[in-house]
Amino acid sequence: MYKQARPHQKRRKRSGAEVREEGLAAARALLLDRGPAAVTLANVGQAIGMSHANVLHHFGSAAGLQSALMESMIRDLTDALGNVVELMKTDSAAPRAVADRVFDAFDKGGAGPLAAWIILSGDVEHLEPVRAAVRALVEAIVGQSTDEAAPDRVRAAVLMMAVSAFGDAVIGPHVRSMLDQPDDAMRDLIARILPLFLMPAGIPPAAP
Amino acid sequence: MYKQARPHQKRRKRSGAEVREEGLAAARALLLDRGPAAVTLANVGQAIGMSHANVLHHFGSAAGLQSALMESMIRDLTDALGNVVELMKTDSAAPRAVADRVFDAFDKGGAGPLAAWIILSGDVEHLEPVRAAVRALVEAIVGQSTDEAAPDRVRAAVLMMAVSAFGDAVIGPHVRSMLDQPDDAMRDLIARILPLFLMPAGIPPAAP
DNA sequence: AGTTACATTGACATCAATGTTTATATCATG
DNA sequence: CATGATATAAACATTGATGTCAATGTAACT
Repeated sequence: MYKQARPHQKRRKRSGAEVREEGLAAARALLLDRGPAAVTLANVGQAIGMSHANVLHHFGSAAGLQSALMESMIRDLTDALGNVVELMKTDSAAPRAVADRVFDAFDKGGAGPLAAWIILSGDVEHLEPVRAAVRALVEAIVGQSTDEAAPDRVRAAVLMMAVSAFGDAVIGPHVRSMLDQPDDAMRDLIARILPLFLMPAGIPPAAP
Repeated sequence: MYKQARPHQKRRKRSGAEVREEGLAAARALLLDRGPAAVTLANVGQAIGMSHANVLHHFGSAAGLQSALMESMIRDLTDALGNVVELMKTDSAAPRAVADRVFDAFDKGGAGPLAAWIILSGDVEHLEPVRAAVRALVEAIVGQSTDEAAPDRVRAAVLMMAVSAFGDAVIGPHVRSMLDQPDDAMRDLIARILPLFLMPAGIPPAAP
């Protein structure tokens, strides 16, 4: 039925956990460098020096690989947002420091493009862990405030930060280039706007 | 060499322009409903009732179809931004009206997901027409202002609006859901922040 | 009506990605 | 050292997307 395979030689054996780890790192690099279409079993296998059949063996299926990649990168994002919560528990949480960490959470590790990929492909269930992370962030900022009526404005502030940081990570470089703005323009703006949300008076309502 | 094809029946003939138009509309719907991977010759052909070979004939190649789709949708985006410029030329350009039109430019027609697709796939040259559009928007807003030193702050304001509107179009619905915010939360915030950019004093600098 | 231009299709070819099967290599453990 | 578990790879099969080709239908124009 099948031809007899000829003997293989000098192949090193990695544990399943190692393969998954290396495979996910390679898949992430492929996603960020060459786009979602480049995240294939064969490409990942070539990147870490093994056959695509073996990658398949360790991830179960191509969808399993993609799903594991999304999970892994979303975990990095929620971890990074958790770090912002830690920062908020210190005494001096300067607005720029908060903005920087939120923006880094979407920039570093490619969380911005990842989230865009998840949404475009329709696998939005992978975004679910982010819900708890942003809510924890709200709680942390509210905890820092002495203002009773703060929660409403804090939720708005977190919405603003998250949407801006995501947008900046994906389309920011292009729009900043179009407008001759420096690399940290969005971070700077958010850092300057943030205190306005947290003032008891809040931002002035829209004029009618 | 090839089998003799049996006679075809009752097929209606559309002009090349018509096919391209219908094909692009179908491709857009596929992109927005089912993601970039669903934009295939066969899917587009089925959607408009013709063979994939004919779709190929009218668009030259699969890449040609995708390229035409990007061009078409980017043109809609720049047209929509042009409408904002027109609005700015009227006497009363309320901040909320400006924000609404910019956000609609990214929401309607799916420009947000489209831009994300373009960036993820690396075909950023298709974003080029947007450069002129955002710069025209800057000029229009500067023209409305009597403030001499306005241009710097206006560019920052347009950056803020564009990045926010893009982010809101793509990830906005999900983040708003996580934070129990209404559908127009981002538009409202931007509309309220916008006047701060245009005041001669500008937004307070970040605290050290 | 005849001709011409081109829209349209079915059949075929090709390629890339996925998945299956079978066999072999490597390692840990007794 | 034998043995079991499993990591690994080659070969094969399958599917979907793209592209080519030859032939035919359709409409406009003379």
